Amino acid sequence: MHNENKVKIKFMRNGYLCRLFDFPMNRIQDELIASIQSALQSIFQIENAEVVLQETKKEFEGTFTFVVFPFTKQAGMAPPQIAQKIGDFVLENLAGISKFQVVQGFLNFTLADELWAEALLSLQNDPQAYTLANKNEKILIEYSSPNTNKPLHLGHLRNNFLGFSVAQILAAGGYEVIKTNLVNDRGIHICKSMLAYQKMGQGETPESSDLKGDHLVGKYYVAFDKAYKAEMETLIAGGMEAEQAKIQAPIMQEAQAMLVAWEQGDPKVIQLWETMNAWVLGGFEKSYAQMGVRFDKIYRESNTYLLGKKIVDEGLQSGTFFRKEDNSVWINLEEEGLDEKLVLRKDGTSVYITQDMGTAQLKFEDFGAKKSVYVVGNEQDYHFEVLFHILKKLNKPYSLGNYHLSYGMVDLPSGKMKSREGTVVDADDLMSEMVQTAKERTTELGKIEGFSASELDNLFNQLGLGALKYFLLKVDPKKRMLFNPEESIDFQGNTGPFVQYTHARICSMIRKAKEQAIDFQLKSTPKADLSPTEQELIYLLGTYKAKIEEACAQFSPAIIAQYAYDVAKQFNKLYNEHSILNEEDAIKRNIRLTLAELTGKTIREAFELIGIQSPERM
RNA sequence: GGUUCCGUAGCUCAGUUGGAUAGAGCAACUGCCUUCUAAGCAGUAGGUCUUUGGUUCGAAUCCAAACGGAAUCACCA
Repeated sequence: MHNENKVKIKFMRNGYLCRLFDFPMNRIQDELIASIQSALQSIFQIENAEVVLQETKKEFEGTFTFVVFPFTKQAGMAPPQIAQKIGDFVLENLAGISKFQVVQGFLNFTLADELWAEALLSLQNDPQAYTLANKNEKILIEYSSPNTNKPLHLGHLRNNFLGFSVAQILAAGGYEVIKTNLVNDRGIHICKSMLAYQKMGQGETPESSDLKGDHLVGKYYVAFDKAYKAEMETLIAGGMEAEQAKIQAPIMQEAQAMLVAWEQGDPKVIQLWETMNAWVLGGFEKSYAQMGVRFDKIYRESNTYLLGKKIVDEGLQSGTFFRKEDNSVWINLEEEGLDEKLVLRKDGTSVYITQDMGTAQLKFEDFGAKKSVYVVGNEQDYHFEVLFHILKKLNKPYSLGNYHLSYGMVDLPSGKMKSREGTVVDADDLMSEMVQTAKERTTELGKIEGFSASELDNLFNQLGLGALKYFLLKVDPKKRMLFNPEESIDFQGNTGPFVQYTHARICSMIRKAKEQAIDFQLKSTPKADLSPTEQELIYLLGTYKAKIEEACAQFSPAIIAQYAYDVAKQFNKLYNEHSILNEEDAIKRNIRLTLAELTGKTIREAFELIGIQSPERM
């Protein structure tokens, strides 16, 4: 950034420090700031003033606004007079400014038309318009992380879409991104499904039952819970305390015994585990394919927990961990404002965090990335705080670049989703409902002549998943959100299909222009006045890279989704105000076609980042 | 109880390192398809930004307190 630290360049569109364009618009910004500074200096003798530019509010004429209130005292004059004097000075000295307007203490500058045309040309010719410079840095992103005892639900959809999208965004931001998935395939919850299957399964398989593997296993997880509850009720009716009944229920005791047998390598249990695990993972694969998410490497807890135990040994030797009389191993995190945390049980078996230490180590050995993002729900904030502190205390080389992307839960109107009780919105069901709705909507609108059957299937998928992904991603990841299954997800307004529609419409126009052999490519700066609507669109398109930067910094696909919507909305406005393909003035027509094409590209790129495809016809 | 997060239109959400009259979408109502795709556009209506105090030229935004909600504080994962 030029002008050192005397000058802060800020655009208030999103309250985030950013630049509009790489070229040429930032030249005018810097020039404007410099000019205002010299005005302050020569008129009011204010040296080295901090000059902040903001974007002019829509209701007023102009592009950049300078707020003079902060200088009232030093200048010894009323704000409007100060603004007037600075405006006069800038107008005289800076060619790119065509006029200015004073509203109270706000000084609004209007840019000369040729600057907008220049900006459009440079956008068209920018070979690196949609990605940032290579950062030469690896970053790991871990997301999805399912349990292998039940199918995926709506919460997992948010996780998967978020994780995949953030990976795309970081890649566009110049990082080398490695996507990992840590499958949670061991523990008591897995035994519950296994035990219920053993008792009631009667040899059922995905093939024999025509159920997706994960759904089949999930069925037995629910069956376990039902049987467990029934047993508890019987015990309580027999006079036992509820707390005791929880532990004493025979089926729970059996599940515990199974866990022990499994850890001791009982071949029968292992075999059952392998079979059922394979069913679940097979089912997940189909769900992932439908979601459109991918991973570079899949880790399994059953493979990483032993490495975790090794790290515990290391930590004991270095004195980071300590052993209590009962043989359990702990770390003291009181200095960090926390308390003592267990890292290994007294029986020597690993806990959740042991396994996470192992996974972190393994990932580093595999990829050597010092930065890591964990996409995990905010219910685990405390866990990750502890994990990151532990890694730091162990002086691991990968301990400083960790970030927990803590997203909010998806709640139903009835409250939290619970797999055990069956009060969940199933991921597969929801996706196919969305595709079905897309099919109905599209058929109603009747614009699908000339599509083949496979093209139609593809389109319905793109639209249904587009609506769903957009719905889940447009909200700030950190916030918990509400999903009401009674109300269907919209296809109109601030939605995925709205943006997709704008894209399809642009594609249609560009196709027609090509059919008519119109070459609208700009060869030089066009000489034409641009309407405010056109200027605003150019402005928006020019902020794309700044949006990537912002989305990277905040790990937020919502910023990209909102941006794509703004761009589409602005284009639709232009589309209704002006003729594009039918414009008689060839220069104006070419400008608008160029704008249309750039808009289409920008939408496609932005939607790619949030994992949504942009159909060319719909 | 401790810690963390949240409270903006009837509903779902933007906007928060302090700036002008707080924005979208849905739902409601009014217009616009013999011209480039009406899944669109233009408009009407809807707000004491939970409350109270403070900081200052200026607060939805910063600080403090209160009220309301959520998560977490496991030898579950």
